[in-house]
Amino acid sequence: MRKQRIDGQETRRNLLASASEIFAKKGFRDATIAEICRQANANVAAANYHFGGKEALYVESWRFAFAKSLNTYPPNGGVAEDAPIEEQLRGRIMAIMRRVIDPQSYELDIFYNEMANSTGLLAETVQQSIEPIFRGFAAIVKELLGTQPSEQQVRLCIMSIHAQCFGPLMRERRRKIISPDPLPARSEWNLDDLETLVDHVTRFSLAGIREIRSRVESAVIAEQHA
Amino acid sequence: MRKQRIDGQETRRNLLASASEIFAKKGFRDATIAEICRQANANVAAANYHFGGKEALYVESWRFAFAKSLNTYPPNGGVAEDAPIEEQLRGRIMAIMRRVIDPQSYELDIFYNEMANSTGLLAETVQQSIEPIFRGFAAIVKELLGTQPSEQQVRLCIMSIHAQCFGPLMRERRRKIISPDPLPARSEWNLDDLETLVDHVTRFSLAGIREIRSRVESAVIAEQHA
Amino acid sequence: MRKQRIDGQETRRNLLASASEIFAKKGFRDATIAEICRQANANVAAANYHFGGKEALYVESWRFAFAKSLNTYPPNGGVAEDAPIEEQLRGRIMAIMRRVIDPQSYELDIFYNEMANSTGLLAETVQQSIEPIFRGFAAIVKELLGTQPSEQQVRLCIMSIHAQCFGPLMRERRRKIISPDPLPARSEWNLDDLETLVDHVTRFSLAGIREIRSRVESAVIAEQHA
Amino acid sequence: MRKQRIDGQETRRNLLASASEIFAKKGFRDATIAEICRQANANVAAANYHFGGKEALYVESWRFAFAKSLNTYPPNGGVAEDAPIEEQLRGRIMAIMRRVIDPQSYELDIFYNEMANSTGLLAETVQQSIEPIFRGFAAIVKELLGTQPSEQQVRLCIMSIHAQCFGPLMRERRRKIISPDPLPARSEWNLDDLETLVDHVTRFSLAGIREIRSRVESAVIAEQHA
DNA sequence: AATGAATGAGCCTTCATTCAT
DNA sequence: GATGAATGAAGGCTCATTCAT
Repeated sequence: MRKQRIDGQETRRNLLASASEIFAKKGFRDATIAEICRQANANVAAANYHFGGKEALYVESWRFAFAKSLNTYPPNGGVAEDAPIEEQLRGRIMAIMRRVIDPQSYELDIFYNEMANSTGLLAETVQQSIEPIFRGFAAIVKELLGTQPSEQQVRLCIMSIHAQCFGPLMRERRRKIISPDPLPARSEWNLDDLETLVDHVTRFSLAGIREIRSRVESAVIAEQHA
Repeated sequence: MRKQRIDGQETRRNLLASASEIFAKKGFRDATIAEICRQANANVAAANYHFGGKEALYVESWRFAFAKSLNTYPPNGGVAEDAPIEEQLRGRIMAIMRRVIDPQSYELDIFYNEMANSTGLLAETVQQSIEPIFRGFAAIVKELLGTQPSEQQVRLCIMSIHAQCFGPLMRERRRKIISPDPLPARSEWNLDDLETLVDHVTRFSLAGIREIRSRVESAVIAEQHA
Repeated sequence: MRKQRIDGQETRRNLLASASEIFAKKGFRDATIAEICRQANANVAAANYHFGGKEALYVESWRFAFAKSLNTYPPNGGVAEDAPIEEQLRGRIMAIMRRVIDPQSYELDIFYNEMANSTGLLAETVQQSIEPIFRGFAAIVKELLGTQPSEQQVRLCIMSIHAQCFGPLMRERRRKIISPDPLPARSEWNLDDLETLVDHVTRFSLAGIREIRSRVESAVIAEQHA
Repeated sequence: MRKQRIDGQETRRNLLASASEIFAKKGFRDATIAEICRQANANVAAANYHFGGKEALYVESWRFAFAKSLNTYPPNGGVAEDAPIEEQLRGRIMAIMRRVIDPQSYELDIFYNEMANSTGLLAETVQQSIEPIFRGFAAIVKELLGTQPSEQQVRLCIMSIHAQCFGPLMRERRRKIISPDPLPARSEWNLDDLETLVDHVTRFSLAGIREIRSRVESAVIAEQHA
C-alpha cells in the first residue's frame, strides 16, 4: 500500500501547494501539519522531512504563493513603461486588484493573516518581495504630484491608493464575519466588476492626487511670492 | 494568597480588560486563558467561572472593547448634524482614525484579527455594532454625490474612504511584520500626525467624490440631450 | 434577592431529596454537587455546609432513600406472620418488587450503581439496612425446604428468588442501554403487571424450591437406607 | 526511553486489554485515560492516537472483551443441537455462568456498569452482540413450555433463568460493597462451585418452567371443555 | 447561618516533532 | 529516502471545596 515513488520532488510541490492554501485559509496557528499533509497526500512526517518544521514550511509556502502570483500578475499590469502616466497608474492598480480578486492568490491571504496576527516569520521574505513593487508605485505617484512634493505627501497618496485596492478584500472579509455561511465571495466577481472597480479607484485617486498637487503648487507659489 | 473580596465585579472587569488586550494582540487561538487570567490576577478557572468558556469571553471582550471605544470616540466625531456636509465627513473620518490610531482601541485589532482569521463568533455582535456607523456614513456620501447617484457609486465611494481610514493601520501592521521588534507603532503618532492624516484623507476623498459626481452629472445631461 | 429563610432544615431536606434522585440517576461520579444544589434551590456551598462533602451527602442520601422506601413498603409485604408460608413468601416477593417497580424508589438505583461501580462508601449503612430483610427471607425459605436443608441450598434458593425480583430492573436497564431514548420504563408498569410478575415469580420459585426439597429428601432417605 | 517498534499493533492490543480491564473495574467516568495508558505501557496520547478518544476506546474495549469472551464460551455451552432439550438449556446456563464467574470476563462488568450508569455509547454494539444469544434462549424455553405458550409467559421464564444466572454476579458485587477490601471474589470460585451453581439453576428453572407449563395446559383444557 | 466568588487539582484532547524501521 | 507509530508539552474545561463576607 506504499505510495508510488514517482518523484521525490512532487510531494514537496504538493506540500507547498496545500500549505499555502491552508495557511491562507486558516492562518499559521489554526492550520495543522496533519491537514496540510493529508491534502498533499503525504505522510504526517513529510512536512518536517522536506522543510524541517512548520515555521519553515510557512515561509516557503508564502514564497511559493507569492512567486506564483507575481508570475501571473506582473506589477506593472502589462502596461509599457513609455505609456501615459495615468495609464501606468491604472495598470498597477489593475495588477494589484487582479491579485486581490483572484481567489487562488493565496499570497495575499497569508500576508493579510500575518498583518493581523504576525508570527514574525515572514519579515525578511516579505520585505524583499514587496519593496520593489512599492518602489515602482512611488515613481508614478511622484510624477503625478508634479514639482517638489514632500516625502510625506507621496507616502500619503500611495497609502490612499493602496488602501483602496485592498478595500474590496476587507469588504469580503467583513462579510465573512457577519454572515459565516460560505459566501461566493471573491470567486463570484467577474471581469466586469473588476473593470468597474479599477475604473473607480483610478479616477477617484487621480482626482485625489490632483487635489493634493494643486495644494502643493499653491503653497510653492505662495512661498515664491513671499 | 486568596484574593480580597472587595467587589464581586472587579475580577470580571479585569478579565475583560486583559482579554480584550491579549485577544487583540494574539488573536483567538494564540491567546490563552492562562495568560489572560494571569494578567487579570485571577485563577485559571476564573474565566470559565465568569464567562463560561473561551469563546464567550472572546465575544464579551470584543463587546467590552467596542463599547469603550464607542464611548470615547462617537461616530460623528463630535460634529453637529447641521454643520456643513464636508465638515461632517471630516468628523466621521476623524472619528474612525482616532480609533485606528488609539493604541488601546483593542476593538479594531480584534476585528482585524477576525477578518483575517474568522472564528465566526463575532458575527452577530459585530453586525449589530457597526451597522449604525456605516449607515451614518452613507447619508453623507449620498448628499455629496448630488443628484441620483447609483447604489454602486455610493458603495464604491464609501469603500474608498473607509479603506483610506484603515490604511494607516495596515501600514503599521506591515511594519510589524517587516521589523518584528516591538515597534512604538501607533502610540508614536501624535496629534499633528492625526490632523495631517485626516486632512489628507478628507481632501483626497472630497476630490474623488467630486470627480465621480461630475461623471454622474455629465451622464445625466447627456441623457437629457439625447 | 436573598432567599426567604423559612427553615434551616428545609434546605437540608431538599438537598437530600434531590441528591438521592440525582445520585440514583447518574451515579456518584457523574452526579455533580452543582446540579444537586440547583435542583434543591440551594447554593453550591450548601451541600458542603450541611453535610460536609460530597461523600457524606451520598451516604445520607442513600439513608434517606432507603428509609423512605422501607416506610412505604414493609419487607413482609403486609402479610401476617401466621399466614400460610407460601403467602408469606409471596408477600416478601411483592414487597421487593414494589420497590423495584416504584420509579421513585431511588434507594435501589443507588444500590445498583454501587454494585456496578462501588465507591465503598455505603458499606456500613447498606450492611445494617439490608441484613434484617435478608434474614427474614431465609427463615421462610428454610421452612419451605423442609427437613435439614444444607446452608448452601438455602443460599442458592434465596439467590434464585432475589435474582428474579431484580430481573425486571435489569431488563429495564438493558433497554436503557439499547435504546437510549428516554423510555417510559418502570413508570409505565401498572398494578396488573405487578400482579402478573409477582404471580410468576412466586409460582416459579415455589416449584423450584419443591424440586430442590425433593432432592434433599431423597438424598436423606438414600442415606438412611445405606 | 522510546519504545521498541516490534509490532505496530501491539500497543493497540495492550491498550484494549488494559482499557477493558479498567473500564470494567471503574466504569467509564472513573477510569482515566492516563491510567489505562500507564498500564498499557504507553503514552497518554496513545489512546487518542489509536482510537481517537475515550469514548471510542470504551466502545472498542467492550467489543474486545465481548469477542474474547464469546470465543472462550460459546453461547450454547458446547452442547450439540440435537441433544435433549434439557441438556441444551443446561449448556446455555453453563455458558452464561462461566462468563459470569470468569474473573477476566470484563465484558460483563462493562455491561453491568453500563446498565447501572449508561453512557449510551454501547447501544448499537451491545444490541448486535447479545441479540443472537437471547434468540437462541427463546427457542429452547418455548419448546420446554410445550403447546401454545403466550409471549408473556416465554418472556417471564427467560427472565427468571437469566436473572438467576446473573444472581451470583450481583451477590459478589454486594459483597464488594459491604466489605470494601479487595476480595478474592469470583476468582475464588472453583469448578465444583460452578457445577453446583449450574445444577441448581437448571433444576430450579426446569421445575419452574414445568409449573408454568402445567398451568398453561390446564388453562387450555379448561377452554376446550367450555 | 448562609452565600457565591474564587481556587487548584485533575482530566481529555490536540499537535508539532521525533525516531526506529 | 520516507513512513507512521509514538511522544510530551500545553491548553481548555470541570468540579469539589474553601473562604471572606
